[in-house]
Amino acid sequence: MPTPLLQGTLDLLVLKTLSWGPRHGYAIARWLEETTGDALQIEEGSLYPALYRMERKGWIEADWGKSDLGKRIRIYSLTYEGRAQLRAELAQWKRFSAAVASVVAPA
Amino acid sequence: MPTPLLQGTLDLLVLKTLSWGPRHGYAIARWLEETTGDALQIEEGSLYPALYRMERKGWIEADWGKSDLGKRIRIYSLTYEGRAQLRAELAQWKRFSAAVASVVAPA
DNA sequence: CCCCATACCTTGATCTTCTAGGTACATACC
DNA sequence: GGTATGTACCTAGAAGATCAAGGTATGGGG
Repeated sequence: MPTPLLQGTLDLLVLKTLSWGPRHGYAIARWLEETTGDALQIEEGSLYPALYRMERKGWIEADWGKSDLGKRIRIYSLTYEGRAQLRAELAQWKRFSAAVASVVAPA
Repeated sequence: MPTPLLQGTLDLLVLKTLSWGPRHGYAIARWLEETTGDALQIEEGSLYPALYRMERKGWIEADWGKSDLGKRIRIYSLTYEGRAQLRAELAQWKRFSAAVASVVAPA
């Protein structure tokens, strides 16, 4: 059974991934799945629209390039605004997950 | 600035709230906001549809009653299926939040 | 030659949440 | 009597994101 991503979390995950350096879409998905031990499945139908969204908002920017295998790839990197956005979403996630934790596992 | 709820989390929060005993809708919202120190705002336009949804699915059931103030209230309680659902959503939340944590705060 | 993995893209459906209203009543206050 | 506030429930429509399910193209291995 696939676990659907929680709405709004994908942006945070992608921004954080790109904070380690530029990557192309497919690689972002693979890296996230690997890092989370396949706990998260990044659907391409969610990823690519998310990338366009974030590019439109100025959080990331893209360039065409070539992969090691000689395939054309679209390399995304974090902008200055993207780093600010990452900080904001990180703070928001901490706040939110702490709130949920306080409900599901009360002290 | 209101923090929008992450999709799918409201069900978990409501189920967990009801695991402490029956409550009516308005009280569920107040209790959640209080417990989380107002970090989460439970909009009525989200809450009531969620309650109907969960009732339709058989996770909760409702009875009409009267509040201390003499107002008609709809008291919700967890069903057997609701407890199973709570366990499932709890496990899923732990899995998911751990996955996000592994991305945003790598070891 | 065929298959698989890489790599990108798009459309439409689905589902939730939120916005922004609304009703009703009880209490408190002037 | 009139008004404001808090309780308590309800609803329609908009907005937004994710997902399912397709599609294209190419390079390497067998």
